[in-house]
Amino acid sequence: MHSVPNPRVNQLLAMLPDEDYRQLLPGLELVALPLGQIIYEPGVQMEYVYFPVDAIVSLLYVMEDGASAEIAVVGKDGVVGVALFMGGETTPSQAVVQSAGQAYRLGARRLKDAFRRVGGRRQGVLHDLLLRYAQALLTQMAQTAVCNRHHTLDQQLCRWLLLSLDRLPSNHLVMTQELIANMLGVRREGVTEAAGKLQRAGLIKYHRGHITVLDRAGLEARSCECYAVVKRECDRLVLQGTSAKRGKTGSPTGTVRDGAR
Amino acid sequence: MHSVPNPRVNQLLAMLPDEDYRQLLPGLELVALPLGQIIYEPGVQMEYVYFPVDAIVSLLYVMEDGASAEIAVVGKDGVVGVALFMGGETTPSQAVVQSAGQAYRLGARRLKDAFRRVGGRRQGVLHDLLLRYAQALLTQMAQTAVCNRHHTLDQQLCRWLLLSLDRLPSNHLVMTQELIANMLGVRREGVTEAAGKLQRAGLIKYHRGHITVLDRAGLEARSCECYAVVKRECDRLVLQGTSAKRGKTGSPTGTVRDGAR
DNA sequence: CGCTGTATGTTCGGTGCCCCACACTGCGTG
DNA sequence: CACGCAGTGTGGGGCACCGAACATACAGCG
Repeated sequence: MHSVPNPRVNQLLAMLPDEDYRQLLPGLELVALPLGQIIYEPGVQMEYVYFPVDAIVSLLYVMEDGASAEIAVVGKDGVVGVALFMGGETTPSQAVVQSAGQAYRLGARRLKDAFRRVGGRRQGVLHDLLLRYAQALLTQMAQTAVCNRHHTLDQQLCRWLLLSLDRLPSNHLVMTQELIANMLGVRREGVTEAAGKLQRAGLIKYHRGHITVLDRAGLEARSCECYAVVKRECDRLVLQGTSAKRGKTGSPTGTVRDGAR
Repeated sequence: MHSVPNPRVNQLLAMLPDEDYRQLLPGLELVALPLGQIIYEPGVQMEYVYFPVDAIVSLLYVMEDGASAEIAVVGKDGVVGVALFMGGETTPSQAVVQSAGQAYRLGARRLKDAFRRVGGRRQGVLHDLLLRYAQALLTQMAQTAVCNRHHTLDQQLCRWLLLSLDRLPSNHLVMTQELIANMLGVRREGVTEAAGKLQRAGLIKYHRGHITVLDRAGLEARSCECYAVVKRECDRLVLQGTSAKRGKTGSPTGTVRDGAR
């Protein structure tokens, strides 16, 4: 249960060449991230970046009137706290643990040193990797904006479940409908209805805060194109380095459907 | 009319120390950006980055069914083509000239060289500046997502007008309601109605594709908090370097109202 | 075993925006 | 000057989601 996981379960750490990884290793510290923990608050200086292993962290903006909306989600595919190496130090948004788990954290000082280190044989591999991840995050936020504008709650719920699923080790997530509603920025009742449809269709099964995904392909078919776009871009930017494509949209890369509508 | 503008009207170029600026100067090329010109297409390798002088460029995502939504707007405050230095080379979104004007462009190769150049006396000023701008863009996208989720078309129109206004030299913009609708991802009729309200309230005056803002403060009062957040964050990140604040939300910096609701 | 709180299900009126259709009006052009 | 069209105004019907209130059911705990 509480065994020590390999830091390189995190995809960013996994992508580092051994040499760069070994330089980082002494600074990495395993921490538990319980559900609901706030990793950073808007406007407050961050002390660490977090490389999740099996936890999921939501970046969300809380408005003056208390309403909230998720703008991106980070799991083993990325790192929480990009503002530290982007140079802003803080953001107007908040980071909250959406699914409990573990992460490796790295002190701000150590991160920045490693980020800026250009010397040595290798030419800022970590630097480039983190920037590509930041671009993936940019894409995710953009797509969230589009999705919020144009797509139905049903579609958005599918997208959200898939994004979460991709970042978890199993097909089971611990998550009440109330929490999902907060993330999506909708009413709880709306989620109840949308989730009910999915359950009746046999795609998921849920019970008092536990959701099990039964038919992943079915979710993909019901989801909007947003999930596919984000997934493809994440894979391209983080897992494959750059590989710029020529020609509109290029060919799909992920495990995602393309023709479905 | 077509005189040669100072590149340093662009705020990013203006923030560079003289030495860094002079190194960039030979590569800068003045180009006209006519309304509607597409600066880059989704998935296609970019050749240049653009530093707008008085043009405004919209980053927007066009969906499979042709519907679109603006995810950020770039003017003299920034640069079009962050994917070039972020390392992704391409993005799933499109960049379109929303308001005609001029920009200085810089070849991809030269930009990347300057971005990576760490040697010399100065330590990557351009590098840090561009990354801080990228974070500002991140914030703008996040806020667009929030705004799309929670705010009315009336509020969003105000936000949009203000964002455009900040990037223009006068209080007059050339823009049909049809175009605005495309940017906001809503129906043209919706914009007609919202704009009508603003005109009846005496905040703006418009006629056949020409909009004049009469009461800027009034727009700010009717807008949602999203405009203020984006504005403050842009100023903080680009104009002031970092200056991390401690404590929630910090003190407002921009020219924006804070108490209004 | 009953109490209590959390999680989920259901209903109803209201509203913001969509879709569709059409009417009006300046302005430029032949 | 008539025509055409781009830009704008208006209306009806519909749908998705909101807000609020309430019903049910399961889980843990004393």
